[in-house]
Amino acid sequence: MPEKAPRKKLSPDTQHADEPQDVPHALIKLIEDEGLKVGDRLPPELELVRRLGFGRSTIRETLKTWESMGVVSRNKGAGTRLTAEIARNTLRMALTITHEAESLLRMQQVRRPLEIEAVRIATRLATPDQRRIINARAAELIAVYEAGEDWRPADHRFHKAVHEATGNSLFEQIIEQILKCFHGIYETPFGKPHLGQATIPLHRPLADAIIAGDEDKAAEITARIIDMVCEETQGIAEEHNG
Amino acid sequence: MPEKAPRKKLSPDTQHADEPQDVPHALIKLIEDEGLKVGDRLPPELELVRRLGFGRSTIRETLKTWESMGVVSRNKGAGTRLTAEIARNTLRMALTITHEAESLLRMQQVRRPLEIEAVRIATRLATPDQRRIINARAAELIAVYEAGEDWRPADHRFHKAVHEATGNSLFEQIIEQILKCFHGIYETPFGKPHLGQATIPLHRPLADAIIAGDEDKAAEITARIIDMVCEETQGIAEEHNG
DNA sequence: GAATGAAATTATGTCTGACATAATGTTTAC
DNA sequence: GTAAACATTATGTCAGACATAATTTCATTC
Repeated sequence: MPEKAPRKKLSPDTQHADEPQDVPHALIKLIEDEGLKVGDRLPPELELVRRLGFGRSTIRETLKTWESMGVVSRNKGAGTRLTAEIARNTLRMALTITHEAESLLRMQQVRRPLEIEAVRIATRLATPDQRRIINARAAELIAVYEAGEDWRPADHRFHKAVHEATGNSLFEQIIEQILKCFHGIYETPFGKPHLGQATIPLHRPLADAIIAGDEDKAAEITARIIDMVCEETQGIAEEHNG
Repeated sequence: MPEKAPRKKLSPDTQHADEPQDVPHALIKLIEDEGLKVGDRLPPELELVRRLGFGRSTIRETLKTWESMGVVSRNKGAGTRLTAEIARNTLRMALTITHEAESLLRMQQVRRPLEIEAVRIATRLATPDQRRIINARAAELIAVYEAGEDWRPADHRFHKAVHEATGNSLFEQIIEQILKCFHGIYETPFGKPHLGQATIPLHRPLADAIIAGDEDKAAEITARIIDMVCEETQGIAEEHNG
């Protein structure tokens, strides 16, 4: 049995300047030291317990909070992955929004300009590599869609690839949060096709426009996509009210 | 086809059909049922464990997350108090922003499409009353500006009036949060004119366009305003880096 | 050899119990 | 009446156990 190091936090003499005493800072330090980037997997919780010297529930509380902020995504069995940049100097910003039924529509209304601008910037700035990824994601999306499977994860990955190409993680974070809120309210009823299904075929020409650098066309298609979703959302909102 | 697994949650006889199965919803229901308002104390964790039927660590993860979003404040020994309104229909959304110098620019980049879209919608939908208010705010802003006083509060009121005319409070909330973050990082140095000073004269024609219902012109002027701010911000970012 | 499928492994989700510690409440001493 | 001492309360932290979803490993089959 390994000599259980007695309490690392209390003794002031062993306190090194670079040993953070709260979980978020310790985690950030680990992420920086390890050079973890967006998409990478964090060590499993039990390893974090061992390496950071905090209890599992304490670490979990931080990870759960980060998840709610869109910094990491967690999946039972799979692990925890970084989904946004995080660094020593990170501001946290919180919104609480009360919503009625029509707020479903309000969220799309806000998402609209963000998504369009993100596409414009991505079309301008994407590297060849990023364009390749966007192309692949679009192909994947169409394939899944035509196979009649659940296309939402693929749709998510496609848009995420576009957001990444903007070089501004704020776009993705805000849109992501809006969508998360949206789905928190609106669950697809069984038997009903998923919201936005009709927009999927538009994603192929959208990807083409982005890759070709045709900013206006990409923006126009994005606007069409979101407008279709807005119309559907409007129907839902009316259902909710009726 | 996969038969939904039978409920395995505890609380045998007290299980009602509308009992939420996740902690946030259960908590919100309790808060609503109890009629708790901002400033009130929540029941202690162990009582929540008893009444909600979840384990303590699970409940704590939610409370910690809420704390990070500013919904509750927690103090060892004292308890947990509500610090913001929360109801069944309250969205919780948290963002993180790393504030290196360029993040100032990123924030403006995100604000840009939001502000433009808000102006477009406001131009379309504003009631005569709201147009009158916007006009008055613009006049006030120009007056304060020409008097050489601090125009920022007036500028704030003007934009707020525009946001209100959209009928979608989300615009204002998100933009507000972005600006708050921005000013949290960037404090105007003494002796330097405030960021965006040069844009103030543009606000008069902007208000005129909104009142006249000229959506494209209003959007164009807004774009010019934000672009000017972006350029200034870029200068600041470079200063920070150099 | 590739595809399939079952079993083992991994990693998060949840619950319980225990103790530490800060804040608050209550009693006692003067 | 006030202040110190004690008891209570409530959150903070850690540890162990088991459940369950996702992944990986490996044997079977074609």
